[in-house]
This record gives sequence, C-alpha cells and structure tokens, in this order.
Amino acid sequence: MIIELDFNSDEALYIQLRNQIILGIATTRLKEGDALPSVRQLAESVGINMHTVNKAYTVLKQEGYVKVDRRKGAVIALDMDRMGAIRDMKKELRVLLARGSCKNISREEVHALIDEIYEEYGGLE
Amino acid sequence: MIIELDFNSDEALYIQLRNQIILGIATTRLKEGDALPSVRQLAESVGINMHTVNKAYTVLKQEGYVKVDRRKGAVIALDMDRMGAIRDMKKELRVLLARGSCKNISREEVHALIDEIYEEYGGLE
DNA sequence: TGCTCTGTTATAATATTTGTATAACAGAAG
DNA sequence: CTTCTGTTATACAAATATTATAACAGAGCA
Repeated sequence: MIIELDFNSDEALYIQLRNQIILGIATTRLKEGDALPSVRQLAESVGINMHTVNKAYTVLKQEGYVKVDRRKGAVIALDMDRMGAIRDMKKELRVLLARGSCKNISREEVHALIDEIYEEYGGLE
Repeated sequence: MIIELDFNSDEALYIQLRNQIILGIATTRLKEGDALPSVRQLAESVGINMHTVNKAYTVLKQEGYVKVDRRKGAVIALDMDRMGAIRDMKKELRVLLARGSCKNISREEVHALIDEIYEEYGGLE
C-alpha cells in the first residue's frame, strides 16, 4: 500500500499514517490478517523516523485496528467494539454537524456527502 | 451561555472553547450579533488564562464564526464560505466513515446517527 | 478630563507534544 | 549465529499549549 505524507500539514505525521492505514482497511486494500511493513521498513520508505511509525502502530493497536506480533510485525486485526466506535463517532459528528449548520449546510446535504464518499470508495460498504 | 471545560481531556482548552461556542451557534443559543463575554471575563468564569480564551476567539475569527470589535468584544458574525466548509467537512468525514466502516458501522447507521443528532438539538436545523 | 472597559501585543516561563537520533534488548526465523 | 521483529530507554530539538505580567490604544461613560 502506498503511503504519502504531507510534511506541511498541521496534522501530526503519526496521525496521517494512522488515517491512511484506516482508510486502507475500509477500502479493503488492507484485509484482516495482512501484515503491515515493519516500523523500520516503513520509516525508511516514507522518509521518517522509526519511532514515528511505531507511534502510529501503537495508536492503531490501542484503537483496535491491528495486533502486533513480535515476529511478524503489525498485522491487521479488527477488534469490534461497535458500541465504543458509535459513541466516538457520535461525539465527533456533533461538532462536525454544528460547524456545517453554521455554514448553512443542510441535513440533506450532509446525507448526500456521506453517500458521495461511500461511492468514491466502492469498497467501503 | 454556560461553558464547561474538561481539564483531563486530550483536547486543547481553546479547542474545547471553540467547539462549545460553535455548538452554541448551531443550536441558536447564540445568534448573529450576540456578543461573547470578554476574554478576561470568560477566562475568569471558567478558571483559565486570558490568552487561552483569546486564542479560541482568534481561531473562531479565522474560521468565520465571529468578528471582533474593539469596543464590544467578540460578536457572532457568520461568514458563509460554504464551499470551503463543505470541502472541510468532506475531508473529515472520509476518515470518520472509514473508522466506522472498520468497526462494522453501516452507511444506514451513520445516516441514522446524523438524524439522531439533528433531533437531539431541535434547533440545529 | 479621568476611570473603566474592550481587544491587542509583547515578553517570559513552564509543560506537553512531536519528531528525530542512537542504542540496546529479547524473542523468533532462517 | 546472524538477522529480522517490536520494545524500551535515553536524549535532544522544535513546536504547541498554558499561564503570568504588563503595557497599549480606542471607546464608553460620568
């Protein structure tokens, strides 16, 4: 999987990494059981420090997207805490929708946006 | 408007402030033209430093939610950059939906969540 | 005029976060 | 026995977040 970082972004590098890997899982480019590159390997290929990659992997582990095997490295392994995930999503949606509402983005437009994104990534379903 | 901060949150205080004010606008507790408390006043009432409040106001200004008048203080004034707002929302939704998708949250469930939030705040429409 | 309120600006100090840099360790694979 | 994993322990630099004082100009008001 190709990973690209924006070094001028205000988003931390390890967060960008995390997000891209989650996107990869959602779009089935990464599947349950797939191994991620080793921290050193990915660090070198992207041009950042090993610890930054390690931090991304640690976050992914804590959030239930990968399990880390000392021999194989990080492996996609989804832990289904649906309740927690829904709670988190709702909390973030509240602010996101409020921002949209202030900018005259209607409820219908938000629904449409979501459908658009689901169609962008055919595999996201 | 009552503002409460979580000092144990991993969210920066000025971001929490920003979010609560945006929520206030979306739920019509704050309306166009309403004045926010002065930086010193709000800082004291919440128990934080003046500069932290000032930073929140500065961000709100940059993002087009308030205008700052030297005599009246910060006043709700929405600048309608719908295109920009939609672009921002879409970008954030992509990651949010991907996270949900990994946790087996369906497209329909996301739609339902959004409707739930809109109904929570009757005034958000 | 003088007092008080606004945001603004300028420093400074401190703590936390982010990212990098080396280095070493234990466990597993070959 | 070498090489690959992740993990851990430091250390350091840079940026960010928060607090702390202090002063300034403009406006409101008595």
